[in-house]
Amino acid sequence: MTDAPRPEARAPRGFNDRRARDLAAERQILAKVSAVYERYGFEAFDTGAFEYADALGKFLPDADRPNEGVFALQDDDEQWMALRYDLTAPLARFVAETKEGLPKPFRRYAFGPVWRNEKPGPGRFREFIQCDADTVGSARPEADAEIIAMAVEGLEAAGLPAGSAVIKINNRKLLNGLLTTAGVQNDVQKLAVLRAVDKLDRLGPEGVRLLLGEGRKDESGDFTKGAGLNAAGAEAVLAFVGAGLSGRAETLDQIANIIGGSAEGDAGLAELAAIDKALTSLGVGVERAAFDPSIVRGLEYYTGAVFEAELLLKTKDEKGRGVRFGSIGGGGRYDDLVARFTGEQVPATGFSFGVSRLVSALRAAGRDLGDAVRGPVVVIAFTPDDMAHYFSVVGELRAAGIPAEVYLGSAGMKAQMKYADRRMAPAAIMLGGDEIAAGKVTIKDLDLGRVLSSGVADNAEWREQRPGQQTIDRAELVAAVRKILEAGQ
RNA sequence: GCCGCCUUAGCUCAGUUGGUUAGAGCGCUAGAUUGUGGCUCUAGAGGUCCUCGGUUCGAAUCCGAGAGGUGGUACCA
Repeated sequence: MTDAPRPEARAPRGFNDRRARDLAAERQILAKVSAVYERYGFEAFDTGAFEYADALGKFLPDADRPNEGVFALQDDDEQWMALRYDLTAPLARFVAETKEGLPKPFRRYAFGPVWRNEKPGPGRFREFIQCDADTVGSARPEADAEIIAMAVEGLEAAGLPAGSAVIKINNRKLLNGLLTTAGVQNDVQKLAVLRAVDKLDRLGPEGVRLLLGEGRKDESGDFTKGAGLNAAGAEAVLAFVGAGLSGRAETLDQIANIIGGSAEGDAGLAELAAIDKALTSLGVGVERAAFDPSIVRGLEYYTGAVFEAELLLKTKDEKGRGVRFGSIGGGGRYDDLVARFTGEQVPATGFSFGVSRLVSALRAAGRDLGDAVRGPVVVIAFTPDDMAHYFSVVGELRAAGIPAEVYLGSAGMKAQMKYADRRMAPAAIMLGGDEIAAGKVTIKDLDLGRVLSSGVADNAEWREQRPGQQTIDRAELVAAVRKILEAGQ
């Protein structure tokens, strides 16, 4: 032994270990969503985990803070590389790189881990699985509509029942038109107004009014400086974000009354009208996709339509209080992203959601998702001398498509039964000297035993009964195990 | 990033006006039961009392700094 300090066994913060239960849920969601996306004509396309840092966009590592926002390292040619923080930026790089050879519009979907180097919190990690779909090379509003329709259907396929989530849609051009109407002068004020609007669902109209004007002090005493709009401007903004409780066409009419006339606003209205029409013909009603003028999303990024998937299911925390889960995904039109590389504008639109976030949303809503991960049938190992017999049993079961294993630890039989129980094995198989000599095998139905044992208080009786246990001819093994598995369905 | 609160066993937590050997429940390991998962009983393992520094005869306890967690706020491509 040396005096070297022992390493502390812990995962870096913000990184998760995921066991079978979570992985099963994730895979199930991804399989279902992929099937929907492929049905819409989207092809699978993935990129590597690393990109050159300058390709990722605004968070460029510099010499002082190379890891701001992203995980970055220097390649042996001194170039900065960074782990991707989403799936969209790498796609833009790929499209710019291969634009000659790509059939356009290019429709693709992808899922995989992304990494963000920032402070983790509850439900917020530094590595998480994202699922993303994009159409690159179409400026048509119908491309947005199709992404929205697909998102709706994908989330439903993933396990969100109809009516439990809604896609809320807005258009950045409307917001820009609104800013003109409200008399916003510069970019600083513009950002402040958009941030204020974004908080409508949390702070309510009064909170937003304060943020639009002088500013607002929150419960912790922290003061957030306001946008400094005059009263008329603030009213216009509030009237705008207050629209959108009715049907899609009605919402557009209301908005037109407030901001109609500005060129950009009118363009946004026309796009939303086209999206409405396409959604209707795709069979997506207002209960699944609605216009909501208060949706903002990322400020620097989106150029046209923006969408956000909001969970409507009532969820509760462990104390039984209602919790609003809020956004489970979002997206929009980003026409400038490829132009960063080529100088040539390539219109694009997409939607992405966090897979583990969706899993926890479904769980919070009381949906079972891979909750009962069954273990294999466990063959009890009595003595090393009979290993050959044990392995012939698992071989038979595996050949029949039944997950099975020989217990390979060193514990006694009692511990082996406990092991089988804890792994949620459907059955344990006992092949001791007696059975081998008689050409028999003993099968214990662990599920049945679980049920029967609740009615037995006395231990001697419990042992006597051997609940759920049967000894049969060796040749009937597979059939008997199958029967147990079917009963457990 | 900024502000508040918290940190004692694998988990949930108790404790001490600063005083020998730091506790409980659950969980874990094993025995009662030499071939049987539950129940019951019994025993055992498991702790740098977050870290470093200070005050003190003496610190898990008081003070300071840091780390981690958490709630709010900011940001969220």
